[in-house]
Amino acid sequence: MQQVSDSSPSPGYDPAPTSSRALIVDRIRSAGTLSRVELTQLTGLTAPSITAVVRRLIDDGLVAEAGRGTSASTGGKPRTLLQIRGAARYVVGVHLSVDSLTYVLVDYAGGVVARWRRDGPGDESDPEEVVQRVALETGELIERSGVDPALVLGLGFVCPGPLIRNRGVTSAPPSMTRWVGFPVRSRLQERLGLPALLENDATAAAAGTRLTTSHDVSVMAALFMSEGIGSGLRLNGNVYQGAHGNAGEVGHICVQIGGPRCWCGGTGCLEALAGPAAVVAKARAAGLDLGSHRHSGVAAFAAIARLALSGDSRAEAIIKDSAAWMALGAQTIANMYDVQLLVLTGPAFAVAGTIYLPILQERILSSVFGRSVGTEVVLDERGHDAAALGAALLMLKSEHAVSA
Amino acid sequence: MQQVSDSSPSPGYDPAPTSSRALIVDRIRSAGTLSRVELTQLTGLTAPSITAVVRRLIDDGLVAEAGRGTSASTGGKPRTLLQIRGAARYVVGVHLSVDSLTYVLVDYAGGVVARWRRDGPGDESDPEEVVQRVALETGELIERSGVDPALVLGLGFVCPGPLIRNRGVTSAPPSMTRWVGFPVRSRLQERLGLPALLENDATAAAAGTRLTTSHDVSVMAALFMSEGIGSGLRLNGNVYQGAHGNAGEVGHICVQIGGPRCWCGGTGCLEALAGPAAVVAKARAAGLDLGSHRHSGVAAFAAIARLALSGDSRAEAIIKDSAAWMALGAQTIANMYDVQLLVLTGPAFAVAGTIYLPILQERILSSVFGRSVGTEVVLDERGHDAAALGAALLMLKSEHAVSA
DNA sequence: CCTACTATATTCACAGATCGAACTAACCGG
DNA sequence: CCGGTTAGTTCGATCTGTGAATATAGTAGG
Repeated sequence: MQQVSDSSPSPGYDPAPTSSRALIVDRIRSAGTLSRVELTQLTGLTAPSITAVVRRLIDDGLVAEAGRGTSASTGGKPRTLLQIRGAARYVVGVHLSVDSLTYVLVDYAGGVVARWRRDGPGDESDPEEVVQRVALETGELIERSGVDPALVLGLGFVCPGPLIRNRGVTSAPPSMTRWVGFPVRSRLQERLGLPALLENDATAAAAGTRLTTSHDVSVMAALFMSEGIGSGLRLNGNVYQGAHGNAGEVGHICVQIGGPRCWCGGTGCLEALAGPAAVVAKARAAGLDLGSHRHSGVAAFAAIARLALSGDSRAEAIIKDSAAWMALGAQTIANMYDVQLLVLTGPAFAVAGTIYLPILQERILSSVFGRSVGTEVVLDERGHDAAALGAALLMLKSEHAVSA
Repeated sequence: MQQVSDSSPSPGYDPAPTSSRALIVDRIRSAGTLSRVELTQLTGLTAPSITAVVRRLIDDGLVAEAGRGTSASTGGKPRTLLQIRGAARYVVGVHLSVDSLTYVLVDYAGGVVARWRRDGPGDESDPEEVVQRVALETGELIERSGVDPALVLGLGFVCPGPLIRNRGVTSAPPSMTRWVGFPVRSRLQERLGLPALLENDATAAAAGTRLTTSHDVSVMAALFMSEGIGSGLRLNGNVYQGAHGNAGEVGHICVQIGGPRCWCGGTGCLEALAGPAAVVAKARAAGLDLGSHRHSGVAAFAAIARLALSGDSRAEAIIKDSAAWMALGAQTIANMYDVQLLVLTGPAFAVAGTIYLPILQERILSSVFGRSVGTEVVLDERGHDAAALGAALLMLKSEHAVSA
């Protein structure tokens, strides 16, 4: 294989498929099912090449033919559809937050085989313990699913940023201080004996929406809300990561000069004004009854959202205030990234998304730049698992040497 | 040549070198002078390949050997340096603004052969007339420089966004209303009989800093201030353009809820608060003497900056107020793009840059994200020509078929 | 049922890029 | 002058992809 462009892996991106083999697998995966003719169009390769590559993929058991094509018969040979053989390989995606630890087992076709949510390690977690736990639980997950461990390609691990890619978490959220400088990726690899990949939650979530949305949206972003607020940019199926893996930190742009102090040291950060923690604090101050959700930011936030949805006007006002600030963040994303599509995702949007969506849509549409080009804003129904799923998909994509 | 990755040109980017030939030319150009060994490292190709490609480049007269390498002798054959033969090809870059029309003639090595600034077409300019004028003046520029017109590869044209790439200006600044929907690119091509390329000023300026800064800064952004405010993101020498060519519109992010109305329809836009027009308006309101600069935004702005630099405290306060807002924009760029380097460029920074620089630096450094990863902020001394230069360089890069 | 017709997929011979290994070239220091 | 060291080239092999022609599998019509 020739490597025309990236010998030194191009910084700023997750690996774009470089071999035709990987490219074809990638395209079939995101389309679900595809004929050879369509592949010629999508890849730019000629029919003979497609034939050759696909044959080897079939021989290797990675791809299978899946019946005849449907399309309206115009009087020719119908296309034979190709699909990824899901059972050929597997990857695991893990999303760590203070609240929860989410696992997904994803097959080679990108389908979710198993998902599993456990309580998070909580405040002040010891990274070494968490690594051990993740290794154990990953093993359990694989075993329970009855998947051959030899077929598991690797693990994608995702946590709140900021981080230094491929090295370790650098400056984690307030309650994860012990993670500063910890080399998660290599520790996980050692424990698991598997390739591992480290990504920040928002960026991974952007990758996670990949199979959700149609593939012809080539420039899109995810606005991610969990304990913190972040965003990710996806281009042609590749995720933009920035120089240090911290691109898309909308949570810490300043939206109010002289605004409240944020844990990051700044003032007037979007996260400090509109993040779940801020919403929960305001709700507490307003004396709202949050039930048993004392500690957990996202769970308490969800409780407030449920109150708002059930007609509590104080809860609604608080959430809508947050949404107004978030709308600024969304507008900033639209202006800076110039995307065709913005997806709201992450655990915090799982319940509250329907309140935020129209407010964000309205703001995006009311700016000239949004209006003239028609940026679409949608809600991801898989907000809870988006980050873990994205971690898994990134791992899938990073598997270049699809050796038999 | 195989096209592994981009058959359908990948949206969101200017063409990354796909052929080894283009890649090698590109690398030599940005390094100035390079040996074959260094090329093997930079491109990932093997020595034999480099030898072969370089031989053809030399045969075609595009590259020449340039003496022996300098490096401390460790007892081996010294490297033979390669450089681009500047005289092999040329490109023209044009930057249109209301105030001024800037031309640069750039040789194949990326060196500026001639630069030329004329008065801009002014308010309410007729695009058809401007195209005609640009075609004429481009011809004049080439003729005066004594360059063989047959060696001119094309013209890069740059104007304030927003625009629809490769089609026409869409929603130009207030005084360019007649440009809405005008197909500049194709009209220029027709008039000139040369390939043309359309880009927005800030994005081009990001490309224009390419030879200015060292090449190992692979993720950088430009904050561009002319009549408006914009920014551009550069990755590995490629410029990010967004889905519609309007990425980096920092000028129209909202930095003050309920702030002043902007021509774009929004409120509290950075440009409305801190742009040259706003600064000029404030200075007028304060009764500052702007000399003869009545109409021209950037020229009047420069006059205010000069007052500030010469100790006028009112002027200084006004500029520093603008700088405080701009710092928010800079911080947003740093957070969203996660760059290693931020360059301040554009005509408006040509005089005022030294006032803005420390204020922006301070804000970037005071945010954790900036501090922990060390985003550098510098001033481009070629602010005036950056956009035109960038236009030319983008055109140079887009020349793929380096046919003899 | 047989024959056009159409679109899909494959075969085969060939072009081109790149690679690995071995080799030549240039310079140093003793 | 001779080994040591690094730079660059030659050569045959490999691998990827191409173009032209061919085989395959359906529909539509007589």
